[in-house]
Amino acid sequence: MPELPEVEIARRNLVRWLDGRRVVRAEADDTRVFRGARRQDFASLQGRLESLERRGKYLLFTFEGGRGLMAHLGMTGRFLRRPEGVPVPYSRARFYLDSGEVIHFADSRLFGRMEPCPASRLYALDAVKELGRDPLAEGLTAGQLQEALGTSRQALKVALMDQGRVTGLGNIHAAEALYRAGLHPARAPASLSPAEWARLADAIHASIAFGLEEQQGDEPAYLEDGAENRFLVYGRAGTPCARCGATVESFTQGGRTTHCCPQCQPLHPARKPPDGRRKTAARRR
DNA sequence: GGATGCCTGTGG
DNA sequence: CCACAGGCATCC
Repeated sequence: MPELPEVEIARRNLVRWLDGRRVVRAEADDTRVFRGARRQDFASLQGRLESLERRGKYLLFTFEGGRGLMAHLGMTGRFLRRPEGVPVPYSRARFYLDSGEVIHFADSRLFGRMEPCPASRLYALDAVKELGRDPLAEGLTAGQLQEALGTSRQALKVALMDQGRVTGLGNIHAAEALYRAGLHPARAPASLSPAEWARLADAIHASIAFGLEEQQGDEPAYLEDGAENRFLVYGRAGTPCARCGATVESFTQGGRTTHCCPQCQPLHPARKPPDGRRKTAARRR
């Protein structure tokens, strides 16, 4: 389920865990995670980590000797550090460190993906080379955002989640950014004003910053049960919007559930600020 | 554009 | 029990 902030936290954790250490053994189980890739090459990922970059939701490892690894967490993937001998549920691949620790790639649903390849070819992988701008790694101005999304004929939220336009936003942070920007998820991208593009760019950075703050720490929090919902609209259908009190709606877009406040995110922006209360077609599930 | 499949876990 | 889950690919 991880989106850009969660993957970025995973990256920072991995960099810290591997700093000054060496991978003495790497092993990967025979699972769908490797798809068509050469799973046996995973074992050659040894020694020092030279760099670990993130593009969108992809992690790109470079180990000494020019060995590379592309990793994607899918919905339920995560990297965990444990002392050797501690069993990890759904561990699919492991790095054994000279410190006696083990870094596991655990993934219950197997939607995650790994592909070992020469480090020089990481950015040439199909999945990676087609990614759009990364708001955190590369920056994202209002103009760049408009350039990336403005030509889309999809609904605004669907376009935001198109990794080939802007990369890193998933269902939650797309919804959160649109709420922060006061833009309805079903708006047509071509209809946005310059001021709206600017608000959306700011909102994307704010949502990512919030996510980074929330997800800090060695143990990924996004899969823990019992965690309270800290998002502004995501998962809040049927409850009052914190800003205006209107009932948060949910509906389906592109096969995913979208949440928004019909009052704060008008589908048809008023020319002047609305002064009465409007009728909202709240759809609840 | 939309629907479906991939997997397993969890919550209503 | 069923519906749904923060992703992605593939099909029409």
